[in-house]
Amino acid sequence: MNKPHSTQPRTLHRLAASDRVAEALSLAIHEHRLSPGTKLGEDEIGEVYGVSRTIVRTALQSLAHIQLVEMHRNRGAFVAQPSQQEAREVFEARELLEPRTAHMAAARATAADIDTLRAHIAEEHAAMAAGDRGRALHLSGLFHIEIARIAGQTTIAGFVDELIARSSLIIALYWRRESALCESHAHHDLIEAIAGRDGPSAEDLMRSHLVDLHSALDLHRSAAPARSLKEALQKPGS
Amino acid sequence: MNKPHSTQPRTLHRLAASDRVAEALSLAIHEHRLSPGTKLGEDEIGEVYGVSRTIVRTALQSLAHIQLVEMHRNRGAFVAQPSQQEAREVFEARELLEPRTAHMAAARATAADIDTLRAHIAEEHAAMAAGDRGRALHLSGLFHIEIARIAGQTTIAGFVDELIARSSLIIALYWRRESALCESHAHHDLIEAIAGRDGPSAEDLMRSHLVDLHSALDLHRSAAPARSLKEALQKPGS
DNA sequence: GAACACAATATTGTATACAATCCATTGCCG
DNA sequence: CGGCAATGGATTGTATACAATATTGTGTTC
Repeated sequence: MNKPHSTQPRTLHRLAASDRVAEALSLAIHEHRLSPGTKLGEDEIGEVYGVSRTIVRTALQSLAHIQLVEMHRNRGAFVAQPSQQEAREVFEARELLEPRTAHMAAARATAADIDTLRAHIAEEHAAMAAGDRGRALHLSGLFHIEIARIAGQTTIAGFVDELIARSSLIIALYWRRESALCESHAHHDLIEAIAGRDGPSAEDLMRSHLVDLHSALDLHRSAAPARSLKEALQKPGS
Repeated sequence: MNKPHSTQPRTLHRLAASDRVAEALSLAIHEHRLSPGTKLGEDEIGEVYGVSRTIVRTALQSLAHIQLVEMHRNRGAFVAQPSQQEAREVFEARELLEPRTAHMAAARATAADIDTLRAHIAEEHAAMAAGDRGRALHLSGLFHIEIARIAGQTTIAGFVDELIARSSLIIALYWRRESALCESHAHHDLIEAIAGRDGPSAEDLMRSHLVDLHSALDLHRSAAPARSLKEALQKPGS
């Protein structure tokens, strides 16, 4: 499978092949083109991206580590299906971490950072206007990650990264149709607070934004998606 | 060691070979038998544990993800050497997460949990008395992880797990000899607060304990350990 | 016709072989 | 003698082959 050489000049640190595959899979999950529970066969993925199972396996393990996919021994990899309990924990963790990072971001953001954030929002609006809800959701997540990055806490930013990824799955599973996706407004206010160097406001805005998101999820009904068929098909009463 | 998670599959699977190797390496790092910067050759490790490079590679990738080892493309894996900046970030993250988990743990701990914690302390004392400083350090870390587990936040517990692991490296690199290792006292007080269901006290005790640890590190001197030989041997002035 | 046992198939787990890359030594030339 | 380039060895990156395991299909028995 020798791919023709691209026009790319020799870069000293070419991206590892497994990272490319992991990135592509991650994007597909974030944009809800892959649904929770979907089987991710190694041969199949390898064929798509023109790499061997070795690479695919590495990519899947990487995604499994951030809990975007679940790997079951001798059974394969599946797009993860966070339980309601896990969903609650993810949002509790976000509510603990992100308000603080927003505060720090307000203290450290440069003009260029603000521009980046505004560009994110613009892209998000454009995607939404184009009806590409998956892409809008993905960009919305990137917005949060960008804030953590601006805060200069790469460790916490890594955690936020993982939490955002899982949130995407959670939204795919538990989003209530009734509640509209009106985050753009919250994001806009957040940018203004950060641009205005108003740490406390940024912190409060982030907190309430996350609480809004959390409350727009349906984590109480017993309509939890089943982890296994056996679990799914059993009568609740019996 | 990691206890099996709540979502145990219906079949009791043998531990994967790569997990065994990763666990062994992790333990060696935690107990300071492997120093930061040590090269981890794949063939060498494979020979030690009687497995092929495939397994070793998986284990190393797993450890790289929690930043216990650094992998450099085409150069191999090394025990990670957190910079002073990274060290600060790790402890800032711990100071953000762990006091809260201590609070929650106080609210949820069962009698059995308290016993487990006391057993941890006893083992830690025993190891220290036996002069096994590495093992004592490891057990001290497990104590913190156990508290996060008791708090019932498996997601945050996972983060704490990673932070503890990195802390072990940080202590290996930046611990000031002058300051004595007097944590046992802090851990003891923490247990009492948790046993007494005193959440606020547990939170405060955890916070001050972490601040103590943090301040016992030497994160200001420019004696940062070099990441590479080249960097180490260059004259500072030139 | 239903339930079970067994065989066939497909998929994952692991080992090994080969290719690519880096590092060190060595030899050459200034 | 010092710096630079070519070359050899060692190590990692990737592909493939084989082994182990789960799942599915089929036949037999009651």
